[in-house]
Formats: sequence, C-alpha cells, structure tokens
Amino acid sequence: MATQKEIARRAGVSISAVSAVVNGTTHTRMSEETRARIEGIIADLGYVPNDAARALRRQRAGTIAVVVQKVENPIYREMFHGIYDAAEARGWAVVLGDAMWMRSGSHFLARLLGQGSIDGIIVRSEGLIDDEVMRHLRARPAPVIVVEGRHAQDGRWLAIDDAAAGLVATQHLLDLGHRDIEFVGGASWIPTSERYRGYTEAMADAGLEPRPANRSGFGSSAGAEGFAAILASGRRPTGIVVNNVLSAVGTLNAALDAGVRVPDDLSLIAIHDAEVADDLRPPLATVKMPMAELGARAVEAIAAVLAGAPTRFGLVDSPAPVLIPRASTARPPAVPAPWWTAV
Amino acid sequence: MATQKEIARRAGVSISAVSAVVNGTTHTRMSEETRARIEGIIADLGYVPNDAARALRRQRAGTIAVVVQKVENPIYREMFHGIYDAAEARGWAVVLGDAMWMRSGSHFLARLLGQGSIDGIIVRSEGLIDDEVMRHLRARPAPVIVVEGRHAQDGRWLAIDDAAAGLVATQHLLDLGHRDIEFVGGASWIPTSERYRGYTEAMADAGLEPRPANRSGFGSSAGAEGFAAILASGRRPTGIVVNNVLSAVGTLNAALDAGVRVPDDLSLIAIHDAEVADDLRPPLATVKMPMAELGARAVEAIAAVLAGAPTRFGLVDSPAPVLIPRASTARPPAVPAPWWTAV
DNA sequence: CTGAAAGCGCTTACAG
DNA sequence: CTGAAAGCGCTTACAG
Repeated sequence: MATQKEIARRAGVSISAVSAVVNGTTHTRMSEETRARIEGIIADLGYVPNDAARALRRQRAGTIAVVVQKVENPIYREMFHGIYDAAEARGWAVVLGDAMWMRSGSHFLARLLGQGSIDGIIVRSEGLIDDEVMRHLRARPAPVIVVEGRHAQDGRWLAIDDAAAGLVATQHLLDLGHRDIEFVGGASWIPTSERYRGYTEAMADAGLEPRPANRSGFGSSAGAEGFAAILASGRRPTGIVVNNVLSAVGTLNAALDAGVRVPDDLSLIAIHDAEVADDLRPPLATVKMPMAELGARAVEAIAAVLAGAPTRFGLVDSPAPVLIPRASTARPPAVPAPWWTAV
Repeated sequence: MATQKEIARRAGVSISAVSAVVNGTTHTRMSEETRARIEGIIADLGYVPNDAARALRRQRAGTIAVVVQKVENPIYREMFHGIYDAAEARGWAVVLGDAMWMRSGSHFLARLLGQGSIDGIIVRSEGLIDDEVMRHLRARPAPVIVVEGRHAQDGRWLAIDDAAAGLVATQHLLDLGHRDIEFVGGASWIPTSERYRGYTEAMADAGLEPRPANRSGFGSSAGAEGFAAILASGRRPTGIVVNNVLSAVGTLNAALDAGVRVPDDLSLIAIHDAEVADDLRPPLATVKMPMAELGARAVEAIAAVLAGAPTRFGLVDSPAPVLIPRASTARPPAVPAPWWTAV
C-alpha cells in the first residue's frame, strides 16, 4: 500500500506537505497547485492512512469498544444507536464485543487491555463480568464506563432509572384497577432490584401490600419460572410486572400454556421496549427506557475523562421511562378468573 | 503507562531483552535470574504491550472485523461463536460492527478502510451493502470475505446451502402428507431465491406444481405480508415454508390473527434455527443451518488469503441443513380447514 | 511557505 | 548470550 513517503516522492514534495494535505492541519497555506498535485496522486494510488501509525503517533486510536452480555439482546439496539451517533460526532469508530469473549487470556481481552488500539470502553453491567477482568481493565489508561452497574468502585457508572420504570409499570396496572399485582424478577442484580423497589413504592402509595419478588434470571425461561413460582404459591394475581421484556416472553408463554387468558384473566407488562413486544400475541405492554441517551452519555463520559474534564455520572433520568401500552393489559376481570381454579 | 524502555532502564538490561521476555521469541536463552527480574518489573508496573506500536512494526493488527446487517438478529449467534473460536485459535481478536454504520465518511468505515488496525473483514451479504463501499473495501489489502453473497466478484465468498434448506423444509411438509404448500419470501436476494429453488425441487420431485413465491423482505412484518398475499390470492394451502425464522414470526402471528389454527389448519416451517422458535406459540419447526461452520470457514479463509495459501470458497455444505421439528407442523387437516371460509 | 528531523513503542536482524 | 540500531508510517514542533 502507498505511504505518505511514496506520495511525497512522486509529487516532489516533503512528507510534511503530504501529511498536511491528508489532515488539513499544518501547512495550510500551501500553493493551490501543489495541493492539487498531491491530492491527485493520493487519489491515483488510493492512499489511505495507516491507523496503527497514527494511533502510535497521536497516542489515540480513534476507536472505542462496547462490550455487552449478548449482542443479540434487542434492548441494546437503541443504546448502540446512541453510542454510534455520539461517537461519530466526536470522531470515534465504535466496535462491539460480547462479554463472553472476555475470558482471561483471550485475544479479544488483550485488545481491550492493551494500549494503543482502544481509547475507551463501555461495559454493560460490571456485575456480570469477572471481577479480576474488571480490575485489569480499570488498571489501563483507557477509561472504562459501566452502564447499568451502580456499584462501580471508581464511580464511573451510568444507569437508567430502573426504580422509576418499575413504578410506571406498576402504576399502569393500578390505574386499570388492579390491586393484586405480582413482580417477576427478584434477582440480586441491582437493576432488577431497583425495578422491584419501584414496584413496592407504587404498591405502597396505593395502600397495598407489595408481594415478595418471584425470582427470575434472564431470558424467557426465567420468566416462565417466575410464573411457575406464582402458580406454585397458590396466589392468583390479576396483573404481573416482569422485570424485563425477554423474561416476559417466557412469562406470557407459561401463562398461555397454563390456559390463562391474557389480558382477560391476567394483565402483563414488562420493562424495556423492544420489537419483540409487538411480535407477541397478545402484543406486550412495556416501559420504554432512555437507552439511546444512556449510550450517548457513556460516550460523552469517555470524552470527558480523556479530556480531564468533569462529567456527570449516575442516573440518566431524562427522558423518563414511558409507558408503551399494548394489548397485554386490561381491566382486571370482574369475577375471579378461571385460572384461579384451572391449575 | 510503562513502556519496554522504562522496564529496561529499571532492570538494567536492553529493550531487546524486555521484548524477548514479553514475546518469548528471541534471546530465548537468557539467564534465569535476568528473566525473573524483568518479569518482576513487568508485573510491578502492570506493563501491557502497546498494540498500535506492535501493529505498525509487525504489519499486522491481530484483529479482524465482522460486519452484519443487524447485530441483534439471532441467526448470527452461532456464526459469531464460530468466528470467535476460530479467530482465537489463530491469535486474532474479533470486533463486531453493524452494516448501518458503514455510511460513507463514517469513522467506523474509516477504520475498516484504513490499514493497520484490521487484518481482515467478514461481511454478511454484500448485496445489502453499498457497492461503492464494497469496492473501496476490496481495494484495501485486508482480505474481505463475504458470507451469504454468492456473486462476490473476487470469488471470495462462502454461503450455506440455502437450496438444500428449502428442500429439507418442504420435504418435511410433504412427508407429513401436505400437497398444497406455499413459499413465503420470494425476494431477489440470492439466499432467499436459493431457498425457493429448494422448495420448487422438492415439489417437483413429489410430482407437484410449485407455487410462485410470495414476496417478502426481512423481519416479521415481511412474513405477515407474505401471509396476507396468500389470503388475498384466495389460495388456502395446508403448509407454508417461510424463508427465514424472523419472517416466520410475522407469518405465524398473521395466521393466528386471522383465526387460523396452527398446526391444525396450517403447518408452518422456517429456515434458520434460533431461540425465538421455542418462544413462539406454537413453537416453530425450523431447519438449522451450519452457521458456526460458516463463521469458522470465513476465518480460515482470511488466514489463507493472508498467507497466500489456497483455500476453499463456495458452499459450506457440511453439516447439512437439519430439520428441527416443533409443534408448528402436523399432518394436514382431513377436511378443508375452517380458514378456507373464515376470511 | 516548505522541508528535515525527532520520536510515538515496538520487533528483529545483526554485531559483538 | 546480550545490546545497539534500524525502521514500521505517521504527526508536529522547529528551522530556514
């Protein structure tokens, strides 16, 4: 591949002049004729700068990395979008990786740990990643911003307002007239417990006794287990708040499989909006979270840390979580629902 | 951050010695005492090599990029896995990107186009990416391997056996006794048309007249449109092969919304297995494709091109597409299904 | 206005 | 066995 040296030779100018044309930074007042000649040769040779050399010289790679638990999780869609837009605006490329790849000794991790090729790292949920790995990561000069991980020891975390989301979801069911409402997703994972806290607050405000959370992990099977736990307990709520949209797929299916009619017998609402909510039958009511803003803020935070400037960490509470009503919720049944006795 | 120079100074040795310890390549027979001293200082300072400097010097970055249409599409899950494993085995880190980010002028594209930071690129479906961008990409020294794009002009493509998949899916319905079978997804996109070809072959082998494909794009709405087209045509098949699992979500929902019972009135099967198939009601029968192998082969191809070694491009036909039976298919109804008259 | 030179941090042939 | 030196391709003060 052509280098600036080769172009300079052909154009009969110095490398500095070529670099100036490529970057438009110094030698700005060079003769129009020279500039045109250099540009012509650049085009002819299809010259493209060597990013490794640039990164070494500039001490900045121009790339940030985003690591999430499962890239195929649809709730990241908007966050990626927000990150990409904010990064492009600041001159960064974004690359994605899966947390599963961060096993110690992997080359993927080496690239994150090494200097020179990644300027900053956005990691989803430090709690889901090996502590040892996080410690190594934080020892590097590239700033590490944790999204959805409030306990980041260095204080560099951003999170959505999970408690508010739990409250909005629960309030929606209360507004419809439900009083017997359960929560699926009582994990020790912080965002989930915050959502549960929102649920308990809404219940308490309505003068109702919150129920204990029905444990759930991630994915649809966890949501199904949460529903099974409710069945097993003998309780028959008219509404359920599920801590996340993917689990809700399992909750909904478990309910349907048990012969429960949604929303006639049981209303369902989940936190995080995603396309899948429209693809369910019935379509699932959700609470949409400001994921794009979360992503954009994370990029801003990297820029601020790199610049030594102050920045706001903490809750991204604007826009607020917003209800996306869909057919999975309705007024509670006037008479005890059939599923009280069906199982 | 510490450099080899700093470590050499503290250890009272040359940079060469430090580099030797870091890489274990030269100076292999240095005294045990010296090696231990150097290693101690490396650990104390938390030294990590600078990837940019390495990439510049070695003329190899140690990273390959994978670009797909929508990272959240679950059919990539296994392909990413196959790519990751094969890449790690060869000493490469993998980074992911979305094709949506490849707009001309983006920094993401610049990183792919630039030299020095990416050794090879795996692109899903060149047909879905701007020709101009592909041309630029191919002008770079980093090999570009297209997966699912049979018309790659440079011959560097790999694809799964879409025709075989169409055949397996159709044969499954034929084996159940269906004779009136439609195909949803008659796009000009090559993999889809190959799947349709498999459908026509299976039908012809069974002595049946294949139906024209019902146009469909991507995503669930496309599958719903395909179903609507069948309804509008007045035809009432007992079985439908949907060209991909995401479209099938829409096809299934459209059928259910129209009051059609699946599989009692209508059997449904889709190409590409994914978790979502289990999350549908009824769970969706699919044909599982060798996506992990496809990914691994793409990595091998990059390695081969880089090494100037010959490699096999073309169809990844082993393992063959395999039927994953689920509850969405059954024997055709004995009497004309209600939905013949329902709509 | 333009060029020569230093140096980013590393690897590797080469000299001793 | 170990070190000095060159050079990967670039950017940027600095000299002229």
